[in-house]
Amino acid sequence: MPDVPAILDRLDHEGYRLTWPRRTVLEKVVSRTKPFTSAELWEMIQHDAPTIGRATVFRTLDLLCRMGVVQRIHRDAESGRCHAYLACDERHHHHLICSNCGKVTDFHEDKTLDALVREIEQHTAFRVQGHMLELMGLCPSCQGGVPS
Amino acid sequence: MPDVPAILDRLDHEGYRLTWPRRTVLEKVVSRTKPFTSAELWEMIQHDAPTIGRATVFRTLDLLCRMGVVQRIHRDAESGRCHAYLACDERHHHHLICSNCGKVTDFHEDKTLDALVREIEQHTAFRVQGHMLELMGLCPSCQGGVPS
DNA sequence: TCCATAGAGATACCATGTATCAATAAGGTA
DNA sequence: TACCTTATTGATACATGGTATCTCTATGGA
Repeated sequence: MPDVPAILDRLDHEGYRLTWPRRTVLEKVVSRTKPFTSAELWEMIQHDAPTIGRATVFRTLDLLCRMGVVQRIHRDAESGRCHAYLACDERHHHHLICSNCGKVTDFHEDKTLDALVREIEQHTAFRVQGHMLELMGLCPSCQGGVPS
Repeated sequence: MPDVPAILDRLDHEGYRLTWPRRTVLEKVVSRTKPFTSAELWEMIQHDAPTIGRATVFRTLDLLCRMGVVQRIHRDAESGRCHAYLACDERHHHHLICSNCGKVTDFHEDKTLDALVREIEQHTAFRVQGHMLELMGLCPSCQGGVPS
């Protein structure tokens, strides 16, 4: 749950102007706790602040991605639609996305992931520089009825 | 390295017609050992078989994805461009992509990955159903000069 | 050889971004 | 407070990647 004033402060410190469209888009973005597409965001903006242009929405989204306030996530890997966005806290971490309700949980299993990367480096002789890991599953409240 | 006749057999068994455009696209696809974009493939096709339509290329690509002969991969996670394709063998596995030359190596570190998934399940109470993991790095031959 | 129909090419369309450009408004300064 | 520089805006056009539709062709079974 990122907080708006802190982000505005950062923008200010980095020389960005604190404009009304930016504040508005930022507020909409952080108010969403689940992944959203650019189209969904644009629809919200059009409804609540119809004078803001589409390009501005994309520009702000891009800015927030570069600042680490928003991450692009990859879902529906097998279909055409691929991008969604998600407001999240800074620093590197991964997402676990509920395939039923969309709830997102972060995780940081760094030790096991590092072990995995080291194993892969040994087996392949690659030098691993980065990775992308996303998990899909059922959150606790969506598991009812299917005990197994 | 998937082999064309075997894939054609599978298509045939599954009731698909073995048409010349399909064969042609399939051959082009499996002849590439590195990730390629739809635009690159379309360019190759236009050059070598200019009567094949763009829609057919996408349709065939989609069919091959559904059959598991081709996978969509996600690179340049932080930029707009996201999709590329890669001909690869069946069954679930992951890719390690050289960020310098594009060389792709598969890996199957299933045990460690399973351990990671189990840890995550314990910590988050999610039930994990699927995952997407891609690694970027330098292949052995692109590591020269940067010892560290 | 014939025939039903899956698949083809052409074309228009859609979705997601990006580039361009003149007009506007932040926010530092006099 | 008024002024000025320039980052940012909205509008518009464009680029890219993929899909829908529609008519015609040609695959492959009878």
